[in-house]
Amino acid sequence: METLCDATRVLKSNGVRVTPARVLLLEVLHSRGGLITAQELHGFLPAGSADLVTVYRFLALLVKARLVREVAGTDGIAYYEMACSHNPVHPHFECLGCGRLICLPVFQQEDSERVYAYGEGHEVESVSVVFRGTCSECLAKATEEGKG
Amino acid sequence: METLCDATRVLKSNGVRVTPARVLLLEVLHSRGGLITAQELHGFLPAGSADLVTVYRFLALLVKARLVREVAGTDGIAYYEMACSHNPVHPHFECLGCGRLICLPVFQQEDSERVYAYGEGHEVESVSVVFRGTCSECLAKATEEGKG
DNA sequence: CCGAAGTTGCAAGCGATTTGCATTTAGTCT
DNA sequence: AGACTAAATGCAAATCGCTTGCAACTTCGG
Ligand SMILES: [Mn+2]
Ligand SMILES: [Mn+2]
Ligand SMILES: [Zn+2]
Ligand SMILES: [Zn+2]
Repeated sequence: METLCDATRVLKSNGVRVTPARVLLLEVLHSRGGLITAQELHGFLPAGSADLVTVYRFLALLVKARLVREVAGTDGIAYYEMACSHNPVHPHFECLGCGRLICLPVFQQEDSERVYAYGEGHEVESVSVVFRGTCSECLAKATEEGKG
Repeated sequence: METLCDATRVLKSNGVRVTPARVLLLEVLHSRGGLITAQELHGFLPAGSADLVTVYRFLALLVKARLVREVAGTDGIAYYEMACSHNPVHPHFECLGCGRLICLPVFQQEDSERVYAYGEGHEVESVSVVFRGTCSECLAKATEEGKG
């Protein structure tokens, strides 16, 4: 298995120390897969293993090292997810019903190219595609209630 | 000319009152075209014409009425732009150099369809596409400095 | 062992946005 | 017009995700 997405190696090569708390953070991030806020991430740690401030600071390092992607939610809160080879860039869906941020399928090559074309003239480093609406689960729930 | 993008009519039909301060706000939003924050918007008003809180509250109404689109910047700040027929949905570019949020060309029909396809299964109401990187101006500036 | 560089927790600060509330307006009906 | 009701407004205070300052602590190279 690709140890924590080789994050440790990349970090060390950047002069960043991989401390016990940081290993825990990487493990949580890696195991979750989906988007997660700094506070949620902190909540998943064993009590007392790291201060919330430490989480924020490490996330900033990870984003700078491009090991983690940041997605800005409409709620004004930052969401994070691993950016390793197991988790290529993909669009997200923000449900106005339940508030969840759901990961969508990866763009196919051609679609990706077409989208990137709109950034022509500028130096594009990343693209964030976020849909908004009602997720399938909330739709189902609404339908039920409509019947009952 | 489409008076203030018919916003007034839509608002009234929603039981929302179009007061003098709100007319001013609509005019600024309409004349600007691009993305603008609540505070910037407030700054463009004649002094004393409306409190910043009023701006926030009216923007919330406009977004709910779908007369204005909201884009969440990575800086955690909300940006707004008119969503009238003169200003169809389009991607944006966030420059990491100068911090600006730049409007990009409107998606062509086919590209739009392809992108929307990724939201399949959910009820999509809107899509936000935001590129990040270095804008053409900042690139030019960097090149100059490299020479000098 | 020593010093430089990196990390951590705690407390305090920051700043965009929201909320409570009393006051003022706009719209409606008589 | 006068009365009544819902909506809008300003001000102050609160919220809350996030950042900073700083002193103590750890790690690593030599
Ligand atoms: Mn995702
Ligand atoms: Mn725009
Ligand atoms: Zn949902
Ligand atoms: Zn720029």
